[in-house]
Amino acid sequence: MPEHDRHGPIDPAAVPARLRSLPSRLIGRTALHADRISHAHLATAGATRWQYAALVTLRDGGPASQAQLSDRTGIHRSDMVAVLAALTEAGHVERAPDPTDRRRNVVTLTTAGRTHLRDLDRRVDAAQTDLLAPLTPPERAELIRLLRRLDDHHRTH
Amino acid sequence: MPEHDRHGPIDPAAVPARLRSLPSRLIGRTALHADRISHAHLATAGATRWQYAALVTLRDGGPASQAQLSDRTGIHRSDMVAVLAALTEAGHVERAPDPTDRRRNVVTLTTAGRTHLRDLDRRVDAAQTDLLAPLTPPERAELIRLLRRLDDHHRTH
DNA sequence: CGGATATCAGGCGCACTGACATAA
DNA sequence: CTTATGTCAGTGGGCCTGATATCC
Repeated sequence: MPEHDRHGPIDPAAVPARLRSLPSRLIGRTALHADRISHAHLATAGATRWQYAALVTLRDGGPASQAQLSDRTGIHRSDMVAVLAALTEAGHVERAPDPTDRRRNVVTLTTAGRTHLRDLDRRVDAAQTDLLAPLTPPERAELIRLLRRLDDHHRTH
Repeated sequence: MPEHDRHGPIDPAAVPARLRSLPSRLIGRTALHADRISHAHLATAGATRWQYAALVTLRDGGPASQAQLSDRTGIHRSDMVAVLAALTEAGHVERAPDPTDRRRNVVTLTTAGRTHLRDLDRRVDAAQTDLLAPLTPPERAELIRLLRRLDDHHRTH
């Protein structure tokens, strides 16, 4: 999909240099590409990025409450309910009230969910490969390192 | 502003390693930080990122039609009209029908707009400084280089 | 005619806010 | 009483589609 219908020929040189090298703009544009690629790979399996994040978190940390999942994934707790509703309906996750704290739901990964997640892992890996295609392996590692530094810094203000 | 209200203490280690190093996720999170910082710096001057992009493009390339501005900034044609309406009302830009092609508007930067833009330049620079604070100068250059490679590659599919 | 331009109405997904009932 | 949890309704900005009137 093109960004939108072009009128004349695409002329990247027409973009002002000030804009072309502006880090915040570059990061935003790259995020757009990354989102489109990730979405394309996951959508054909009927999954979303948020569903994937929740499933990985359950596999990694075991059963958890919705609030815990929210903290670990960064998905807002008011959005988590729809994510888990979809995963529950697909049978990839089970929601049961926590007997020790009746406010909470204990969310558990099902065996079907675990199998599904293995497929999603492959798709997400393929998306990263597409996204980082123009970079060499050391460049990919360096990019990840720099982005983690930025995220770690701004996550804690 | 925190991501959203936290329930327990923030525990970064609770985020699965698979998620923490996933490039597409890292880029998305960094873009979120970048957007927030840019918005914070521009909003106090009553400006938006799109307005800034349009103004810079006019300064750099001279008077242009809305379609040309759209191509050079990446802002969609249908969004450009509101951007230019705001800039026109603020007196930073003038819109006049093109005598040589009456479908077009010729958009021109006013002197007031040029002055305003110099203020925005400083604000945008400050935003980049905030955003890239945890990186050394060579690291910043490397990040920009890598992101431009990704954007150049995916811009042309 | 086909194609480009400016404009408007609206959709969609994401991140978020505010409110609420329930329970600790 | 205060706090945490799950849920729902709604907001706002970003990116996009579709349609229309106008003009080349």
